[in-house]
Amino acid sequence: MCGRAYHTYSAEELSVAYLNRRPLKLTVAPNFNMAPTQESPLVLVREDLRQIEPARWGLVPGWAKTLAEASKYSLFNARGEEIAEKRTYAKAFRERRCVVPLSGFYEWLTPASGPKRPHAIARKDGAIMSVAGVWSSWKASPDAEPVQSFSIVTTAANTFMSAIHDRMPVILDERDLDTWLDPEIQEPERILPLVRPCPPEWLTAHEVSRDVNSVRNNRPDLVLPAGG
DNA sequence: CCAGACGTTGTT
DNA sequence: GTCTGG
DNA sequence: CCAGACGTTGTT
DNA sequence: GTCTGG
Repeated sequence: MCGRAYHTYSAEELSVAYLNRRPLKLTVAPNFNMAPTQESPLVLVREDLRQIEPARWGLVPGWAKTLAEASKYSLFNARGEEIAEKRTYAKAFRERRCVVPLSGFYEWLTPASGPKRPHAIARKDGAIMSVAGVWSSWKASPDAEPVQSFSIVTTAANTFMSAIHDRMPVILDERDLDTWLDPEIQEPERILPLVRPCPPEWLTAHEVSRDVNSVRNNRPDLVLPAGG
């Protein structure tokens, strides 16, 4: 479902969207073809304050001994239907929720015959898409540098997305961000209701070039309508 | 009790 | 670390 | 998610 | 076919 994405926003746009214009402590370069293992800005709350920090796409759980071990388990997506029960995600879902700010994501339509056709999906209003995630901080050894990582929460496709694919990321309403990000809110009955498909009218989509298939390609035109 | 898994998607 | 399976 | 590798020995 | 890497 959600294994490729892009972001073209500036640091200032992120600051306005999430930090009430506080400056970011990281530089933001556009990524027109972001894949698992790559870094993305992440919004999370530390000591009652929202922060934006870089993190690796693909959760590295505490029990992993190596990055390679973690990458065997496709932890770049977490099924929302089961996230509260799965041993790899349950604790992060209670205590370490985050928002992945995206300009949009890619989804491949699989025709009855012929090659898969990639589409870019974005918010119709042009706003930064607040995708629900869970994060982790992992160390290879006690004195190693911590690796921050995240997984994107997925759900069933809404009526808009189902024309392309049967799954989609959880896209949060701005009004739900504080609840989602608050690490002190841990009751499933308060956070599980946010894990649902967004209204279909929020979204727009267009087919893009199959050049996006290869992560070696990373150009501004990848996000544009195919052939345009 | 210990050992071993721990995940998703898509396709058949 | 925690759950599942035997 | 898709693309690309998938291995060993011996020599530089 | 299956795993690894981006």
